[in-house]
Amino acid sequence: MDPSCTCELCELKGLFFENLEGDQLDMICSGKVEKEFSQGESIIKEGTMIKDFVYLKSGLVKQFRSDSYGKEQIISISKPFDYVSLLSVFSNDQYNYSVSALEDSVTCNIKMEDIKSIASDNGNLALNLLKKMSKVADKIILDSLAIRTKHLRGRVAFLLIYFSQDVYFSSEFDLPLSRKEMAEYVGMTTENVIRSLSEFRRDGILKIYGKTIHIVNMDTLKSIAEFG
Amino acid sequence: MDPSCTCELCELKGLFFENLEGDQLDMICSGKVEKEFSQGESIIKEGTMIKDFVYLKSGLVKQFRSDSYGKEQIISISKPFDYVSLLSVFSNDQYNYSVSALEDSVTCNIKMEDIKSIASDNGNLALNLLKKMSKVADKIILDSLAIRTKHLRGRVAFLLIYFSQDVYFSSEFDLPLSRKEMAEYVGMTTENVIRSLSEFRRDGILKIYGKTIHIVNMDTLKSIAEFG
DNA sequence: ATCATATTATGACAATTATCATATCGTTTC
DNA sequence: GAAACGATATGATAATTGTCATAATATGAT
Repeated sequence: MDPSCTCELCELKGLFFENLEGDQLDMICSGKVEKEFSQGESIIKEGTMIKDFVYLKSGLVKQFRSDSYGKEQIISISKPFDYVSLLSVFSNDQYNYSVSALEDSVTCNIKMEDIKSIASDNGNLALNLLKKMSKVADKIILDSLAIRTKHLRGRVAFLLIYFSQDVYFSSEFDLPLSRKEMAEYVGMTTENVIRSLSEFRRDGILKIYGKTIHIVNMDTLKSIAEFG
Repeated sequence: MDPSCTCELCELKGLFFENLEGDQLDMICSGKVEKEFSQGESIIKEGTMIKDFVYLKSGLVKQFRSDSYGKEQIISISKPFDYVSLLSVFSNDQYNYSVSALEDSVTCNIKMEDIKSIASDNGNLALNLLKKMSKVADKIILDSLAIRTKHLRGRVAFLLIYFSQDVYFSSEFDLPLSRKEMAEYVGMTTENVIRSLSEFRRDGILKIYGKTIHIVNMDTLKSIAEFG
C-alpha cells in the first residue's frame, strides 16, 4: 500500500470505507482532495454538475434550495459523519441543492467515477453507502414531518434542542444560523422566529446574548417542542 | 437456470435486477413471494420487524405514520416502479412507516437476507439500488418542500395535478384518497380541503361527482399550484 | 470615529388557517 | 324501508401566522 496515504488514519474511514483495502484504498487515497471553507463560503451550487462525492471532515454545513419565489429553504444541517453530497449524487448528474459552510469546514472530495467503480467491484462498500444514505434521507424526511405538525414556538424549540443536544452538547452555544436562516429551516417568517425567542426569554426558558443562547429550562423547552 | 422462474419475464426485473443472472436470479426467484392486497388493506405496519424487501407490481399504495398526537400523516404515495419498503430497509431493523393499499395491489416480496447477500456479491446491483433509492428519497423531500411553501388552495391543486398527470394520465379520474387523507398528505384540515375543492368547482376549474374529479381548466389549476 | 448597511426587535394590523357547530348525502346494517 | 354511521359540505368564529412599519442594535467599510 502507498505509505504516503493518510486515509488509513482518517477517523472517518469507517464511515464508508470500512471494507476497503489495498488497491481500492490507494485509488481513493491518491484521488481524494481535501478542501477548506470559511464560514459562509459556498461549497456546492444547485444546478452545477456533480463530479465529486463530498463528505464533511469537520465543521457544519447547511443544504438548501430556492423555492419558486426565489426564497431560500434549508433542507437540513449536517455535521461530520453526516453526508454532504447525499441524495442527488447517485441518481442525478447535477445537484438539486446548494451547500454552504455554517462554520469553518473541511471536506474530503472523491471523484464520483472512483466511488462508482469501486462500489461496483465491492458490494459491501456499496451496501454500506446504501445503509448510510437511507439513514440520512430518513432523518430528513422524519424531521420535516415533525416540524410540519408543530406550531411556531414548537418549531423554534425543536431547533434549539437540536443544536444543544446533537451539535454542541451543551445548554449554552452560539447559534450557527441567523434568525432569517432559522426561519428558512422551519418554514416560518423571520419576525416570528424572533418573537418566539423573545417569548422564551420573557418566560425564563432562555437567556439570549445576540447569537449566544443559554437554555435555562430544558424541560419546558422540550414540552413546547413536543406539544406547543 | 430454473425454467419455472418467472422473474425473467417480469416487467419490473429491469428496476433493480438488470444485472442479475444464473444462480443469483434463481435465488431471488425461488425465494420471492407475491402477495395480493385489496383496497384499504394494510401491507406494512409501523414498528414491525423488517424481513422482506417489498416492491409494488401493480396498484397504488400510501406510506404514512402517526405523529405525536396520534394523527396520521401521509409521507408519500407510490405506484409501481416506485419503492414501497424504501428507506428504513437498509438502515433499520423495524419499519418507520406503515403502508396500505389505496387500490387493489400486488407486491413482490424478497427476503432482506437474499437482497443483502446478492448485493454484497454484485456491486452493480447494489449501485442500482442506491440510484433508485436516492431518486425516491429525493422526490419525497422535494415534494414536501414544495408543499410547505404553498397556501392551502395550492396544495390541493398540487395533489390533483399529481393524480392527473403522474398516476392516471387523464383529466378525469377517481380520487384514491378521501378528503381526510388528502388533508393528511398536504398538512391541512379536512374542512379546508373540502373548501378548496368547492372553490375550484365554483370557479369552474373542476367538476366534482363524489370521488370523481374532472379537471376542466388545467392551466388555471397549474397557476394556483405554482403561485396560489 | 462615522456612515451605511444588515440584523434583531416590537407593535399594529391583515390574511390565512383551524375549530366547532350543523346539515346533507351516501352507504351499510338490521 | 328505517336507522345508524361515516364522509362530504358549509358557515361562524377563534386562533394562528404573515405583512408592514418602525426602531434599536450590531457589523463592516471608509
